Amino acid sequence: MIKITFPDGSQKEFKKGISSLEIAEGISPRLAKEVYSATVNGELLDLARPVDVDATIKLHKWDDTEGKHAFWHSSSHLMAEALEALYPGIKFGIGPAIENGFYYDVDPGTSRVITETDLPVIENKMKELAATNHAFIREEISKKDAIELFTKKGDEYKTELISELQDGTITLYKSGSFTDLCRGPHLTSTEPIKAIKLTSVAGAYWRGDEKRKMMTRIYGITFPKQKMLDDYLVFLEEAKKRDHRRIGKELELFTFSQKVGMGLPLWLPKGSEVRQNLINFLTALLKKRGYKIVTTPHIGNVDLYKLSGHFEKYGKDSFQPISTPQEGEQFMLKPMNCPHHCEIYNATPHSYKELPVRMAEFGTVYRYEQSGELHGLTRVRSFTQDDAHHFCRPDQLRDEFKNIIDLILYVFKIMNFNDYTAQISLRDPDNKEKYIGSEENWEKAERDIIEAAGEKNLVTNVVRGEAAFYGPKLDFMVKDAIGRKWQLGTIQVDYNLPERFDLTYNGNDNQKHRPVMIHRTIFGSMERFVAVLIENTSGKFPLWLAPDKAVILPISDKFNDYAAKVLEILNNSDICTLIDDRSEKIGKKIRDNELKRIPYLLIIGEKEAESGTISVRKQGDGDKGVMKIEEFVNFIRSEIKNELAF
RNA sequence: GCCGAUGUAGCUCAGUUGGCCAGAGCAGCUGAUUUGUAAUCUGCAGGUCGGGGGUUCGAAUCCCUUCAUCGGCUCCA
Repeated sequence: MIKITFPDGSQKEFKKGISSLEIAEGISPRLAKEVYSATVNGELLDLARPVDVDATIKLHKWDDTEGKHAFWHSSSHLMAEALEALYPGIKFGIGPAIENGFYYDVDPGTSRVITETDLPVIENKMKELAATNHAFIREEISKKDAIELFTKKGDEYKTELISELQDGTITLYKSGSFTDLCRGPHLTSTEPIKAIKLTSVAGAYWRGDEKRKMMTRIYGITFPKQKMLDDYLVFLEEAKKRDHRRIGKELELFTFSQKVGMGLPLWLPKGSEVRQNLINFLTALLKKRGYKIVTTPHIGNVDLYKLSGHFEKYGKDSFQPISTPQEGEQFMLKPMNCPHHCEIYNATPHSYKELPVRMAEFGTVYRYEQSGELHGLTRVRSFTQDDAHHFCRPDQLRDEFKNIIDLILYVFKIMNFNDYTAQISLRDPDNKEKYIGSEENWEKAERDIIEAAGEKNLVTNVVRGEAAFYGPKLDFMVKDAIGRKWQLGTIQVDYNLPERFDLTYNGNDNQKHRPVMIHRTIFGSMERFVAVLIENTSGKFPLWLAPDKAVILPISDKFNDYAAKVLEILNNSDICTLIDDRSEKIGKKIRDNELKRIPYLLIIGEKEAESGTISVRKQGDGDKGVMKIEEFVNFIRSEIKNELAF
C-alpha cells in the first residue's frame, strides 16, 4: 500500500500502482469526469500514470491552468490528427497549449496553403475524430528509435527537435492514427472535448527564427461544454467593442493618416485633452517626489549615439540619420532620451550630498518599428515617453528602486489597473556576450532588483534572457481588451551609460565616484497608456480625465438662453461643458450623448429655468435628481478630488 | 521585413456565376416639429468601389503590381 496526501492535508492509503484517475474515482465518479491531469510529488502527469510510492497529489480540473493545458494540449493533437487526415504528408512543428487555447505550427508542403476558409472543414474533422473517443496513449522510446520513426515519416521538424533531447527522456503520444513527439501530459481520451473552434491562421517562423522557414500556425480553442465556447465567443465580440482603435475613432480621440505616415499618431482635440490631463497629473506627482523637469531636442548628433552604444546596436533599424549642409555632419531623430539626460547631468558638477538627481521629461522619441508590427496606439513609430532618469549613489539604489515601485503602484491604483503583472528580466546566462557592462555590476544590479521587489512584496515572475543590453529591469504589464499584455511601467538599472558618459559625483572623500543610473517610465508612453486606458474603461474615462465633463441638453429651443447661461457658468468654473441645442427630442439627445460617454448630462426645461437649477443625469447610471448650478460645480470638484485621493 | 486575410460614402456594411446611371442604415446638410430622461418626420447631398496596369464588347467583381489595414511571426533601446 502507498500513502497519498491531498492538498488539504488529508491522507488515504491506496494500492501500489494505482492511477490518479482511479484515485479520483475513489473520491467521486463525478470528480473523475472533471479531472484532466495531476501533479504527483511535484511532477505534472497524465491521469493514467501509475503511482508507485507515497505521494502528495493534486488533481487538476478545468479551473486550474494545468487542467486547461492538458485539455488544450490534447486538443492540439486532435487538430494535428485531423490535419494529417485532410492533408496527407503534412509536417508538424510544435503544438502547445497557450493562455487561451492552443496552436499547431505545420508545414502543409509546397503549393498547399491553409487559409481561414479551410478552418471549418478541419473543425468538423476534429469533431468527427473526437466523437470516436479514442485514448491518448503514452509510450517511452529511445532516441534512436524516435529519430528513425520520424525520419521514416519524413518529418524533419520533429527529428530536429528529437536530436536536441536527451536519450531516455523521450516520449510519444498516440491518439487514433496520429503519433506525436510529446512530453505530455494529456487527457485520458478525446471524450471531454465537446466544443471546438479554430480561431485563426497565421504565419510563424520555425523556432522563432526569421531566417528559417515560415510555418503555418493554426490557432484554436476547445471547451468541455458548448455553452462555455458560446460564452467565450460572446466575450470576444464584447472585447472587440472595447478596441481602442475603434473607440478612438468613435470618440474622436486620435487618428492616423497615410499621408503623414504609418505609425505616426495624430492626437485630435479630445484625445489631446485626455493626454494633457494625464501629463498634468503626473507632473504634479513628480514635483512632489523631487523630480526636476527637463526639456531636450528631438534630434541628437550621431556621435552621441555612438558614444552611448545605441547606434551600434540599433542604428541600422532606426530612422536613418539626417544629413546637414555641413559635410559629414549627421543627426538622428532621438530614439530615447537617456543620452540627452546624461549630458544634462554632466552640465553641472555633483556632490554626493545632492544625489539622487531625478530628471524627468515627457520626451517624444522615434523608432522605426517594422511595418507589420504597428498596432493602433500601442505600437507606433513616434511616441512620448513619461521618461525619467535617477542618478544615484550605489547605496541609494535600493531605496530609489523601491520608491519608483511605490509610484507606479500608486498611479496604477488611481487608474484602477488591478490586473497587472510584474516581470523581472535578467540576463540570459548562456549568452552573456550579448550584454555590455561588467560581470560584477550585472550581478549587483540583478540582486538589487530582486531584493527591492521582494521588500515591496511585489509578486513577480523572473525571466532570464529578457534584460536590456545595458542592464536588468522590472516591467509592469497591463492587459488590453482581449488579454494581450502590454508593457507600461518599467524600471531599469544601468551601470553602462554612466561609464560611457563618464558621469561622476564628488564623494565625501573628495574623490570622483560613478553614479548608478535608473531608467524608468510609469505610463510607458502616453500613446500606449491611453490605449490601455481606453480598453480598460471602454472609453468611459474617470471624470478627472474626461475631455468634456458635462453636456447641457435643453428640452426645447425655448430654453436655449438659460442653457447658454448655465454653460457659461460651468465653463468659467473650469468644468469643460458642451451644449446640444439641436431641435431634437430629449430622448434622442440623451442617447447620442450617452454614446459619447460624456460623464454628466444636464437636462434643462421649464422647471429648471424657473428655479435656476439643472437636472443631472450620470452617464450609464440614469437620473440623479435636480441640483442648483453652484451645487453641481462643487459636486464635480469633490468628485474629481475623490478620484485622485488615495 | 515575413505568412495569411481584407480594402465599396465620414462610420457600419449590401452588391448573386463580370452586364443597364453602384445601394442601405447611421452621421452631415434642408425644412417641419418644440419635445421631460437611450433613436420624430421630410427632402437633399456624399463614392474615379485603396492606387496603377492588364484581360474583356463590357470590371467593384477576373489577373498582375503597388499602398494601406487586420490577425500572427520576428523585433521591441
